[in-house]
Amino acid sequence: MKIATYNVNGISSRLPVLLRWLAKEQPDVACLQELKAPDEKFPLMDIQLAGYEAVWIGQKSWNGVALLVKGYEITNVVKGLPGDPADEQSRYLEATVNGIRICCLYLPNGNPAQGPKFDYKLAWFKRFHYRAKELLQLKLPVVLAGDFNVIPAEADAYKPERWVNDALFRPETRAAFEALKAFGYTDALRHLNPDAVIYTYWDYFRDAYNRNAGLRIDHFLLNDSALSLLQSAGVHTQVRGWEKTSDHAPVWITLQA
DNA sequence: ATGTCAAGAAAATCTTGA
Repeated sequence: MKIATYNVNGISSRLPVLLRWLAKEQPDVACLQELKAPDEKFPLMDIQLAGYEAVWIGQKSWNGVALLVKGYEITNVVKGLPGDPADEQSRYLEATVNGIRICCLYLPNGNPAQGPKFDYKLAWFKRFHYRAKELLQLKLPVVLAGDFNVIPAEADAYKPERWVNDALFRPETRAAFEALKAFGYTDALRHLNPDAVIYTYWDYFRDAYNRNAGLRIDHFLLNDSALSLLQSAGVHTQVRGWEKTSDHAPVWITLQA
């Protein structure tokens, strides 16, 4: 079973790239982030013609996440990260697919660090910690997938010294990511490739992709049950080089399931 | 600091967020 996560950076403007990627790679599950479109603008017809069913939560202009699934039922859907009914940002979806609990998340960027946006990021992380712990009580494989907006370590940035004061790399942010690992979640890509240079995002500025000036900020975190099923993982790097593409590339894992 | 994208407001460029 192949599960992918892809920050599409606007599903309307990236639809051709999304459909091209789905046709080429045929993931069983695709977690999408940054739809940047309200619910009613979700291109369900095109997604279904590509062979997928979907659940999504949209939002005008910003955020928005979706779960695309081919060939399996989507059950027990949770829309929105539990814990704050006042939070109106569409950043979180959960569902069970083929017996696996899959969370699609778009963590807040948080810049500029120090300020209300950074506070929101840390508060969101705290709520996510609570939910991630709850999920460990389920007797299911759990996969946390998405754009975490976290550079976990120096090895995950082309020039880490440039990011020391950025919300993606601040000590508070890295500590919050480390806390998830301490609860019992494993960073799948780093687990299988301890020493590799792996990037999932390249800035549109200054020809970053062609210089491979990237960051690793899209992640798969697996509980022990999911980790025992893990077969392989990677990044569809070439998609970042396509015309009218997102600034992120799709990331994928395969599970023996 | 640099300078790329796309959407929205509003009416051609400017602002915003990433």
